[in-house]
Amino acid sequence: MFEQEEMLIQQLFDEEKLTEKQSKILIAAIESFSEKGYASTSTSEIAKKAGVAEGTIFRHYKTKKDLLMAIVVPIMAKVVGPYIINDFDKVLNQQYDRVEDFLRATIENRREVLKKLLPVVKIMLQEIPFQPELREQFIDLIAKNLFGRVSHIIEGYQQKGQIIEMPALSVARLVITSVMGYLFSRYILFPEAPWDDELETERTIQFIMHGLGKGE
Amino acid sequence: MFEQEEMLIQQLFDEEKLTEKQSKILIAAIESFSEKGYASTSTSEIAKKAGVAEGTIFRHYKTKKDLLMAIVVPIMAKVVGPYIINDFDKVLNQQYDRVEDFLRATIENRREVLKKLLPVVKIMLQEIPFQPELREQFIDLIAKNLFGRVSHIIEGYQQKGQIIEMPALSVARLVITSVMGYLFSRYILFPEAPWDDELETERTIQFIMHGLGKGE
Amino acid sequence: MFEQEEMLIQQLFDEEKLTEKQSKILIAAIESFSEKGYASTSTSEIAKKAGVAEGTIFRHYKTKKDLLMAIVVPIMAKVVGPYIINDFDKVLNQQYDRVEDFLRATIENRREVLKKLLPVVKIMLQEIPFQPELREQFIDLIAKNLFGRVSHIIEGYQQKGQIIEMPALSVARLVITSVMGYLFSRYILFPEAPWDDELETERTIQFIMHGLGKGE
Amino acid sequence: MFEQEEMLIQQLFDEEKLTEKQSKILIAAIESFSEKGYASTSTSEIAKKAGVAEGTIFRHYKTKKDLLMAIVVPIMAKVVGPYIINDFDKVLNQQYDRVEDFLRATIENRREVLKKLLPVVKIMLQEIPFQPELREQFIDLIAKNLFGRVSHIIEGYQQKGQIIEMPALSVARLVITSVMGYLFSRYILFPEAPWDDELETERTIQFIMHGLGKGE
DNA sequence: AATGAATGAGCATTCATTCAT
DNA sequence: CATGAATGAATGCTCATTCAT
Repeated sequence: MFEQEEMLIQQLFDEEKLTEKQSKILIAAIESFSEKGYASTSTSEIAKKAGVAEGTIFRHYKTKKDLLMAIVVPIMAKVVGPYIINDFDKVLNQQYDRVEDFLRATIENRREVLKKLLPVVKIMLQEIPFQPELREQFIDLIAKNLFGRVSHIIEGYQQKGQIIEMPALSVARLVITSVMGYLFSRYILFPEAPWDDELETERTIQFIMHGLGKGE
Repeated sequence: MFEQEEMLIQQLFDEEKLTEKQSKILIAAIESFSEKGYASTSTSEIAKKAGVAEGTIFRHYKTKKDLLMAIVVPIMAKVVGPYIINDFDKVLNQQYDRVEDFLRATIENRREVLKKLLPVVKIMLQEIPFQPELREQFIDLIAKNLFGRVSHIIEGYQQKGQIIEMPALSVARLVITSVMGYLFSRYILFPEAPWDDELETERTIQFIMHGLGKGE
Repeated sequence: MFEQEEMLIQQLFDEEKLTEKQSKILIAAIESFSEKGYASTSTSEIAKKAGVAEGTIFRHYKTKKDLLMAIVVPIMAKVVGPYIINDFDKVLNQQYDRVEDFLRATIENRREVLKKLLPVVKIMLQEIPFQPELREQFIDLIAKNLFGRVSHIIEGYQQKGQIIEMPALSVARLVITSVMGYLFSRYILFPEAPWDDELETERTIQFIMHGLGKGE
Repeated sequence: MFEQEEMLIQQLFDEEKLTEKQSKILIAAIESFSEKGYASTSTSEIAKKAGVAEGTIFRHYKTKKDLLMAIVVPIMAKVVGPYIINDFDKVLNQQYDRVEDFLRATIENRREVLKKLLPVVKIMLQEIPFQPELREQFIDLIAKNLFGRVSHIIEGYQQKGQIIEMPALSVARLVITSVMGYLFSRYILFPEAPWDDELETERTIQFIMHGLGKGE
């Protein structure tokens, strides 16, 4: 698990070369923030868990909030953003013949990411309401990128008569919340229930497909 | 707004007779917890906002956490729980001829509640991950009551052949996350977007109905 | 035990007529002060133990320190003072033929008093260093009354050639600390050791008598 | 006086190397605890007197009680314990030909120690009744070490027929309380009276020697 | 007389941050 | 670069005391 987390860190933060101490600080901070919340985690606790001196944290991150941002911003910038965009680009380029296949791939992809980055995602969700900077980034990302892109695709399918006549934004909302609802139930609400992931993925896809079908 | 909040408080906490000071403390705490989070709100701040001495808070609520619980537990116990159950009882007693009508009434009802209790619901969602007591109550409520009841209804409809063959639990998840996803988008994510509530409600219902339809 | 304590209270405080609430407050305060110390006992704790409202304490005793004084001053005034004086008066009036008999009676008398008033005596000893008012009273009592009287008696015996030639004050100190040392060991230091009181009293008397004897 | 106290501190706490701030904190704490009692001394007061920030106290002593223990435990462990034992070892090894000489040396030694450590001894005596940990240590030290050693010596003298036939424990009690009674009168009760220490020491020794003599 | 809600100063303790080494 | 002692403002909480009922 430690090795796995380290890889996660390397993956999330690779661009800036991290020293070993910095990695340890980030891992410790992610673990503590995720377990007890940002406001209830003390920097001294992080220092102890990371095995560094208290002052060392502040050499790398000017304030505690900077440390939080160093954790959460990359997730927003790299994970929620481009990953999604890459996927969609594949769809837009007809790499998936059917919507089902796109949904399946997307869900699977999201699932993998969420499983690995769960602690960071938890921190992000917790702190978005209280950090205006995060909030704005998030809204932008969701509103402009995610909804925008999805809406675009949807309008395509609607013109081909394959899905229901409904404002693309509403369709986007329905699809996204269905997918997110699944992932949220799966990993946040009931992570310990016995899930048959393949089956539930199919059911979710089926539900969405029917839900968007022209009915009758 | 103040008057409105006071009514909210009265409604949530009516059984125990609240003194004026207690009401003021609760209102101030709800406002602050909702805006800045439980851990980042100081009791002195609440006292100042409520216009009482700091000691007064601790006369009524032995600890800061007790104050939090006094706010969140009733919401769980009274609002999420029985309200839902009452609605479902109506369905079970055939008060709604069609699933659509039931969904419509439920969504509308939830919408009203959420609109009024938004700050408290926000606090609840924020603190569930960090307060084991809340977490357990919530899981119980959702898992045993909400999912249980909904599953029961679903099985009824499935026997009548009106909805798709799929484990009731999965159906329940899909329906509930669709409804919650709507309300979450509407009130938490984009409360300031221009929403046509009646229309979106219908679209959500339509989506769910088709999604659960036997397809073709 | 409760009844016994009530009698103690009545005995200590009889002159001012105490209401039932006052008695309860005093008993509760003595118990708490004795167990946890004056400074570490809160008035609310006393109120709860006494079964009265917090305000009631302050109706009878203007401040917490007044309550302490109401407990400790009578002990000094009535118990340490006059009792001793009465005993000594008996000696001075030749009611005891031999010093031994006087010592024996005095020790026995002190022993009874100490057993009953132990909690109050403990409080007194604890607070004397910190309450100048008490300290002065105590020094006066010990220095002027106790030492004074004893010195007077001692000088008598010295003139009769029955005890050693030594300043009366020094003799008084030796006698008093011997007696007090016994009682202190018996009731404060090792109250739970198995003591044969009669025997130890005799030994103490014998030690003092020899110690004051003309040697040889 | 400041220099003297610093030496005291160095003597009491030498093994662990104390920083300058730690010394200042200890000196300030000893002064305040001794004057006003542990419970009535606030940490902010100690900080101010020591000329350090309040947080500094808690960096070195996790709680206020830890600070108390850091002051009192070494006194029990180092001063009351080994010093006494060393003295007795000298007696046991026949370094003193006569009991008188032993008593004289012991009293003198105790007197020096007490004079220097008076504030700390005061704190110790004050807090023993309320700190179970201290109480146990003290009882152990007195009961098992002091009384045990003294009893052993006494039995030796009794076998040589030099002192009275009486259970060694009782003899020990009489001797110890006589010595302690002198020191207590001298330094705690009437420190400001004019004492001729040499003379009073001799009188106390004489009293004990006669008291334990075979009478006649 | 008795109550107990209300007060606000005070307390022990924590914490993010700084800085000399 | 890294350390960790030092800081002092802030925090949750307690307490003796007051006062309207």
